[in-house]
Amino acid sequence: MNGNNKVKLDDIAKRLNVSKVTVSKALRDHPDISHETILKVRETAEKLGYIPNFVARNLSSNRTYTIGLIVPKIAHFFFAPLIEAIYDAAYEKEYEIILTVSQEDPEKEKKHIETMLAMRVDGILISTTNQTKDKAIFEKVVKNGAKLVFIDRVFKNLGCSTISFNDKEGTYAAINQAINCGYKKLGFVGGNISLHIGKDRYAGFKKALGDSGIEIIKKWVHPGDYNELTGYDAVYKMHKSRSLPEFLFAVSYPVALGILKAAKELKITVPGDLDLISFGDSTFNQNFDTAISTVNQSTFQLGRKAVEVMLNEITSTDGVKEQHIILDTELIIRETCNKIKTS
Amino acid sequence: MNGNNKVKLDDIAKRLNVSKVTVSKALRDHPDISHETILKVRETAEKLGYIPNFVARNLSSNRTYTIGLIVPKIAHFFFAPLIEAIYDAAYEKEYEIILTVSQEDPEKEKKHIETMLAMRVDGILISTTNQTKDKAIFEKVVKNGAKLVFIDRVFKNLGCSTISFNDKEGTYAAINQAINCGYKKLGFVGGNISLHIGKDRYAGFKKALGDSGIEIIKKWVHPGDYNELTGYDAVYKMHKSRSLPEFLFAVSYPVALGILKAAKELKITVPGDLDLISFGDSTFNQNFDTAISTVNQSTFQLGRKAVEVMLNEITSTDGVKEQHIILDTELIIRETCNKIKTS
DNA sequence: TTGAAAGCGCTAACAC
DNA sequence: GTGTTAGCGCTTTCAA
Repeated sequence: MNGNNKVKLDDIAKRLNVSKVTVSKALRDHPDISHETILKVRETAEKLGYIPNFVARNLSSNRTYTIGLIVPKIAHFFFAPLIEAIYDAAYEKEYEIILTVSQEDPEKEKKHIETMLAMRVDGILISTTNQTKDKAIFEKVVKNGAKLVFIDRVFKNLGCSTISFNDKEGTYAAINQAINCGYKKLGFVGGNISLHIGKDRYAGFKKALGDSGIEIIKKWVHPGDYNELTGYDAVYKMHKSRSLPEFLFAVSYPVALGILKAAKELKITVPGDLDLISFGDSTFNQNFDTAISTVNQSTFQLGRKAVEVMLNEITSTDGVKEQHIILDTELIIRETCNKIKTS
Repeated sequence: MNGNNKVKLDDIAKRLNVSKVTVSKALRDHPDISHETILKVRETAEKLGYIPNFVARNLSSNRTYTIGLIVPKIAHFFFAPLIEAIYDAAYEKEYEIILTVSQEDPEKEKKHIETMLAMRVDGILISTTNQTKDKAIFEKVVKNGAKLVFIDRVFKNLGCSTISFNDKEGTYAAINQAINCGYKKLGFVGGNISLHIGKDRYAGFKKALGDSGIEIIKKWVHPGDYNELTGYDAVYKMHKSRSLPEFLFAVSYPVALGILKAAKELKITVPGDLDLISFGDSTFNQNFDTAISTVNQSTFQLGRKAVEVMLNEITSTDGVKEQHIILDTELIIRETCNKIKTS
């Protein structure tokens, strides 16, 4: 009884004195088959506890109804809800998601892509590591007939669709808010330029200062990673050299958390001594005593759109042109950086 | 160029004037094949950009090296790191994880199980919804030859292995801590009894009070869900009836968050007016101004163990006996419930 | 409306 | 060490 009594199409067919082709079609509601037969087939399939073999089905139909998803991290304020949004959207369309984590390691990322190709996913949704340089692997995906769509962390010049946020404009709005609060000493923490999101957010910072005629002071600009440590270290560094700005823009929510942590340890009050806005939000944010003001990204929207674009590419018979979709962000003012000077 | 030039075993075989069986074996480092041939095969496989077809491989070998994972939620303080731990452990063993979310919906859960069976996963790791009642589907899994292992939210009487935490003892320790702080008015919030984790945590609460001769007061016991709303509502309810206890045990971390949120709104200070310990931790916890003391569960350990047990069942040729593994929890005292009375 | 034949790309078993 | 044969369970023609 432990396992190998698997029912197959033929078993159902024999019971009903029809061919397995009929059964196969009936189970898939093929228009060929009469309603009556469909019902009979369904019934005995149910009775025998038939479970289709997708492996065999996929092999002969050369389709898997499966989308690969590669992210740098799972337990993460941004990626966790994004993953969930993608799962929900795919579920509605009856596609399976094959999720995989790169752990910010380009080698792993490459291996995962190859595995997914071997699994014959119909397409791959990817948010790259922050170190990914080798683009050859991405070309391989397309060459092998799978669709490739970049999300959030994006490469725009590979002929693939991309979906991302308006990083520059979002940051611009945040910095303007800070300027309107009367700050002249502004800093920027986190983000490397090898990723669009880092480059664009910094561009927004630069533009906002430029437009207000404020100079960028190097000692207040601390590029780096997108993690907590980056924020933490930056504050310690500036504190040590006794050169804290009035305001810091955190390139990501974890960076903001790191800033907060260091500030707490160094008895720097936020927003009193040091004010703060961060790109990216977390549901946990509202539980803090002083909730950070943030540039909000809708992971829900991104997830939906990602699946939509992917399915569009998968199902369209003639080649679709690549799309580059930019999602809006929203500046949410909470308990930091909220004192506008009305002068 | 868009896709259908896929290289297969035969293509490599022809180039080298060998049979495709040789190539197949060479690619899998089969001991049959000479080292020299293996090298040659590898080289031309690489050159031709060969990508194996796992679908075909799985069909003919009747194995997928794939483990299904079903959880109620992804973006969740407990499940997100657990999922990541499972992915990491599986990656090391060269197994793929097929993740799926039930969203606490038993119907979805059932559908996912059937899909996974159809995908011919080698086994399924599951943390059930908090509503799951119908056990027939679990029997179906075993009947179909897949292994089934329960994690955290567990059914113990189905002949399947389970891995869970010592919920009762963990709670017992927490309540004792509260009693040692001198509290006599103790409450319990969240958790339903249809889940072991709810039942067992409440049992720990009950036992600790019993052992100290303290009575359980009904108005301070608020069973329910494991989410934020449960904690939030409980506090509001007790506040309204002007009957707040001195101490509350939150059955989960989100419940604690809900308690905190309500307290903040009602100007009840924690831990001053109302003290608190929660089961389950979050990395965010340390970022709070008053970090909650918690009964800590190692999702890392659970994830590792889950994969270990599963692989053991999958790979053992003769049937393995079910195991019921209980993982230790750890009481971590932070900034709540930390004033022990030394009388 | 139904079915027979062929084959998806690979691996297992056995022969050479 | 290598190759031949058969077949995994299903779907896709195409003929009836």
